[in-house]
Amino acid sequence: MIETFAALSDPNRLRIVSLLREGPQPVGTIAERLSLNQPQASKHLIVLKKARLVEVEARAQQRLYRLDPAGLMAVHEWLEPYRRLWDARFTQMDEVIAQMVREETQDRKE
Amino acid sequence: MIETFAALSDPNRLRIVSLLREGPQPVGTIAERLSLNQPQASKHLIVLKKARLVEVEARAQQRLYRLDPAGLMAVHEWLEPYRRLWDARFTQMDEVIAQMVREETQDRKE
DNA sequence: CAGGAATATTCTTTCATTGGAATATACAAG
DNA sequence: CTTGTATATTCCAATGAAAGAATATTCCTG
Repeated sequence: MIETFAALSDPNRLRIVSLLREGPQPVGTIAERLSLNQPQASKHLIVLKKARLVEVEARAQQRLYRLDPAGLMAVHEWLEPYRRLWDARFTQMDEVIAQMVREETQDRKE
Repeated sequence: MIETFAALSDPNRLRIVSLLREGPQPVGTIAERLSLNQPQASKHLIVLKKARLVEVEARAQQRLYRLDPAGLMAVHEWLEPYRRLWDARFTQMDEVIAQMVREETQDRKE
């Protein structure tokens, strides 16, 4: 998880991830569109790959990078226990549970 | 966004955020429970506060830190454009759209 | 198998981050 | 207004990440 967040905490890597929403791209295109030197692009992509945020497909001497759901899903799942902090659905659920507790308490008195 | 991910890319800060799921805690307790020196705990908490991942309430000489929904919600929203990569609901929606496109094409032929 | 194209790796320098130790600040109690 | 408690701040050393330049690797083409 730390590796994932670390990968996402660099401006250029965040731009790469965002760019790849358009679809798979070779390293050269990524470098060009983001005004990066080719070695920097390669290095950033490798960091993203280790974090499972991108995956790569070899096409001849090209490397086609695309988004990898695994890393992004990991972020989603990490967020899960915190979702109740802002998600209205959990507030409703909490109320339902509170009501059940009240009813349970009521049962005991009877 | 980068500040948020950077804040979450440190092991001890991640442990602090996780610990605060139990509820608000003063700095001393956080430091003790995570075996951190008090200054380190303070420093990490300040980083988390700048990223709006925690908020603080002063109670006498104590500082009560709690989770701040803002930073976590920011992560949730950043994730939004990527959700279709793994969320089955988007797959269904994509199918519905594909069907609509097919029907539209059909209309043109008639 | 020589040449060229696309990408990866290595090396170096620079800059930011982390932890530890010491110290400073804020506040409550007496 | 002094003391004790809780937290923040500063300084320093060590570690790690990022960019740039140069070079190496891989693979297609002829």
